[in-house]
Amino acid sequence: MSNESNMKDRATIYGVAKRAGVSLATVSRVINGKNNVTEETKKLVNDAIRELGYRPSALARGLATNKSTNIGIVIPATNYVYICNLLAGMTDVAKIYGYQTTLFVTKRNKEDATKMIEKLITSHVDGAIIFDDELDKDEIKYIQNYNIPLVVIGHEMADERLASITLDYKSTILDFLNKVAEKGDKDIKFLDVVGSGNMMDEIRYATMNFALEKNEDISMIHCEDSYRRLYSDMKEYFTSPSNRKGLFICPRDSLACAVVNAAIEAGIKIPEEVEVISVIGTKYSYIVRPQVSSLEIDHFEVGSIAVRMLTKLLKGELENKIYNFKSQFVARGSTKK
Amino acid sequence: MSNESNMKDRATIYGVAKRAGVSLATVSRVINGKNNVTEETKKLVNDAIRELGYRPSALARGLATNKSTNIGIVIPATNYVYICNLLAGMTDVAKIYGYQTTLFVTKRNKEDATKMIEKLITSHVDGAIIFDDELDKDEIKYIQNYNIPLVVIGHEMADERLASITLDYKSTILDFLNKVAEKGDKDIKFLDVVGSGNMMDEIRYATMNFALEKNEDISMIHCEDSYRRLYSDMKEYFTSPSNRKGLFICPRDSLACAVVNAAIEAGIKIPEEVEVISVIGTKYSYIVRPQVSSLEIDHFEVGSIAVRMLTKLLKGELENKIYNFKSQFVARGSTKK
DNA sequence: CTGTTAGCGCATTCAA
DNA sequence: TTGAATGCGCTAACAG
Repeated sequence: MSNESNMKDRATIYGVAKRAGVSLATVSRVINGKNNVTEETKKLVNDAIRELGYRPSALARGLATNKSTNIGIVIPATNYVYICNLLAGMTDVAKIYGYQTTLFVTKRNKEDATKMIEKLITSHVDGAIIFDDELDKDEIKYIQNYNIPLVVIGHEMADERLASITLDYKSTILDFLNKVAEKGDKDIKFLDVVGSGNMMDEIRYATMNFALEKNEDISMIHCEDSYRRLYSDMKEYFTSPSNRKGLFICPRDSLACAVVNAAIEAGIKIPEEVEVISVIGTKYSYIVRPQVSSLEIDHFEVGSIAVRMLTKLLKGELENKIYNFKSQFVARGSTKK
Repeated sequence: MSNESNMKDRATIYGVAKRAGVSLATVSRVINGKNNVTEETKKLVNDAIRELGYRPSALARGLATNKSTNIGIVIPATNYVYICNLLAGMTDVAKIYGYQTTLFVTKRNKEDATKMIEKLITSHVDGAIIFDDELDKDEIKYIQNYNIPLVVIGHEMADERLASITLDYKSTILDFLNKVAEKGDKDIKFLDVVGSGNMMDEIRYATMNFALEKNEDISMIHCEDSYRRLYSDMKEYFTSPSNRKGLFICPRDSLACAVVNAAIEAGIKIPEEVEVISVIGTKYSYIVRPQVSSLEIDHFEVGSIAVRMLTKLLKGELENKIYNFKSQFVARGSTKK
């Protein structure tokens, strides 16, 4: 802690130099740990730093070195557990490598996403990780014009300063559907949340195609992205006898919980009468009863690896610029064996 | 989007000035929306900006103006839902006010917390919000030496450039305990998670004092901060007949879910034989069955208000520097009526 | 080993 | 309305 209290203006490197009776270059050397400084002058400088409570300005340093030790993170709002896990993984590793993380939170529309990209560019980060379901490849390439090394999650892309991580839910859900089809079940209900992004669109599209090929019944249930809302809607839904059957595919597990709870409370047997599966599985999947079968990807690990890839990219040392995460189907009580 | 593609270095204000055939001062005026510029020169400049794909550097701007339009957020890791809600509220409002948010994630120990404070200081943010259970008042006051306006969540403090938000769980839980005591129940079990921070320590302390005064039985169950771990421990715990009773006070609701699930699966009746209450309540509380009674604070709102307070503090316009959130007891199926 | 000097990209005086 | 000059706090040559 500083001995001086209530200093008015922040001390600068000049102040320290003056107090220590050396030049600012010497102070700069000391605070940057260069070894070509005598022990005694080093002590002189360190004393002055302590007395003045001096802390270097990352701003000035960034301007001088053209490095900010700051990475940008572009994500949708942090109100989903899996995004928080992703974020946790990123901040965790960023810290290890000495990077600060600046957040660019996007709303679920393209306008806002591009606006945040502009902010990202002006913010002068050393690099960025983009996890956003609204942006397409062209918009991401555009960022490349500004020489910002990028790790993109959700699109397969690679370039000199661009790497990516893909999350494969599609092939896993198709595998699952194929097995279901073999058993002869033919009633799929897809919970379609409005504006849930590119990835979920793809999965819905794949599911519809599958149903078409296999001649299965498939229906879309449009719903809002809220447990409470869906829970109450499903309670209503299950009052109709014709609805009390089928396989419900839910985008996220807290929504799957809404279906499960509503079904159970309507006296429906899970998985005998109704089956439920969640595309994105987190903690909710195994807390509800019966537990929800889901496709799982360790988002914390995705975040960790994204930052690791980015730091390597920053050093020009990244070999493998495309990393694929395949989701794992975890069978639980909400689906038949 | 830029017309020029694959530009090598980022354009600077000099480049724009040169291309437009004006001085950099004029460019500066245009990008800052000053009105003392002719329409035609303005057009000249804007054309040059577009052609070069120029974006101002927040770093240089920050150095020149001594403002970074960046606020720091100090929080523990984002793997709890309530912290994510808090963060969501903060980023949401920060965006409205045009601030970027830089994250300083602390581990659950004081060493790391002070280290992050140092980083916060050097990072030269315009202000910061601190939500950390490890730091005490002195350490927070120390930051004040660096003239960083602060909003602290969890300590009651106020000063020229310092405001705070307190979260009152304690009085709510004491109210609840008093009512329980009146009914004659006398068996409290407090789930004590190691290193869960100042706030939980206070609550535990208050609970123990209460039990002492009222002559109630109270026991501490030491556990780790993990649903899965606790779930398996509680399954074991409930095999002993003498353990199949009492009121379980859990720090967070996902842990409460572990107790509830373990109890139900051990054939214990909730709330008749065992009652469960969670101090911090989030979505988990109403997803599990029976639902968990909990003390609720809207952390999203806490985050929103924290940033609102900070922006006012930055303008020197904040009137009321202490804001108190009182938690609400929400009775659900896990406690008796 | 240490000091001098010149930028980094921008905002902001002060003149013109 | 515009331009020239100065400085924000720091790093990084280059000299000595």
